[in-house]
Amino acid sequence: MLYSFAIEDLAAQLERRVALVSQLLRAHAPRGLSVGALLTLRRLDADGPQRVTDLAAAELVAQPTMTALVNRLEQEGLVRKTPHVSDARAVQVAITAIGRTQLAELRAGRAAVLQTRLDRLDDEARAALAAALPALDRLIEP
Amino acid sequence: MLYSFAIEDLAAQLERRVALVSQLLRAHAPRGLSVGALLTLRRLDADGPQRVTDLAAAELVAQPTMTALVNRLEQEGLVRKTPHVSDARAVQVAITAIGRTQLAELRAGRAAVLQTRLDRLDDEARAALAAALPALDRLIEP
DNA sequence: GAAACTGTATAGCACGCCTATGTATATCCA
DNA sequence: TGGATATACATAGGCGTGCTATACAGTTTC
Repeated sequence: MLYSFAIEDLAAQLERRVALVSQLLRAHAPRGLSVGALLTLRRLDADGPQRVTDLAAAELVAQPTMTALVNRLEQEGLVRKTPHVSDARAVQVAITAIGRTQLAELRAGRAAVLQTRLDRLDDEARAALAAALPALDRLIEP
Repeated sequence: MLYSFAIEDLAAQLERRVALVSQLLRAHAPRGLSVGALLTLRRLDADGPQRVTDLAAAELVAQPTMTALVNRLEQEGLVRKTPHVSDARAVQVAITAIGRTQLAELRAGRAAVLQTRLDRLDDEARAALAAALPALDRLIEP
């Protein structure tokens, strides 16, 4: 059973579940910020202040998309833009304390959606999901 | 190791990977239709013709959202709208042959993104992902 | 020092989501 | 049976999220 998937079939099966879980989260998690905003805030939190172009590259969006997102986040006080120290063209984007709070709430809200569903699973299913996390990390890395 | 996750931690860890895989797919899969369109086409393919409101409910979006999506899909020839047989207010939405072709291409394109990454994994990691599929299904079911 | 490159902002567009509203049809109940 | 209520979909308006193209200022290269 475990080895019955061809790689391309595994890819399709996985893609499908990811799409469905995403849909679930979109629909049921508290609405606040988008996934893109969440991922961006999390990156700023984890990696520290960065330029717009670096954020755009890391989050796999076009620069103007990131400019717009950063501006919105700034308006909501979740990030702060400051002139870059050594490049007059650039700005440095940093998460604020409010941003950190919001990030934590966002993540908790989304996790809660999955948690109520995980509560219904048996230990074996949960263990299988836990065991897949390192593999998912490998899948994600560049 | 496998049992070291509290449920809420597992929820958060899983949510994060799902977000990242989604991001990856968005950025690297061929651009054509959205995830929502993909899921909707797939539902029509799997379950047969349906009303707009039923589609909206199933795909977890508001009715006007689904109306707009169906209209766009119709314009591209991917679905066909016909008057409902027994309810003059309703329309029936069905996938067309072109829609089926497009659906298959879409899915293949997205799966290919994951496949190239799965190719880099060892058998153990792939097995872990395969083993997690039934648990993901359980997570997704209503 | 000029050309080429880089960083960000701005413009314009389409799509994807929402809520609110309008119109037609169907159902319910006195 | 007829009026009240509910349902199905379309339309309107708004905002966010993505893109490409372009503009302008600053930096690097030769």
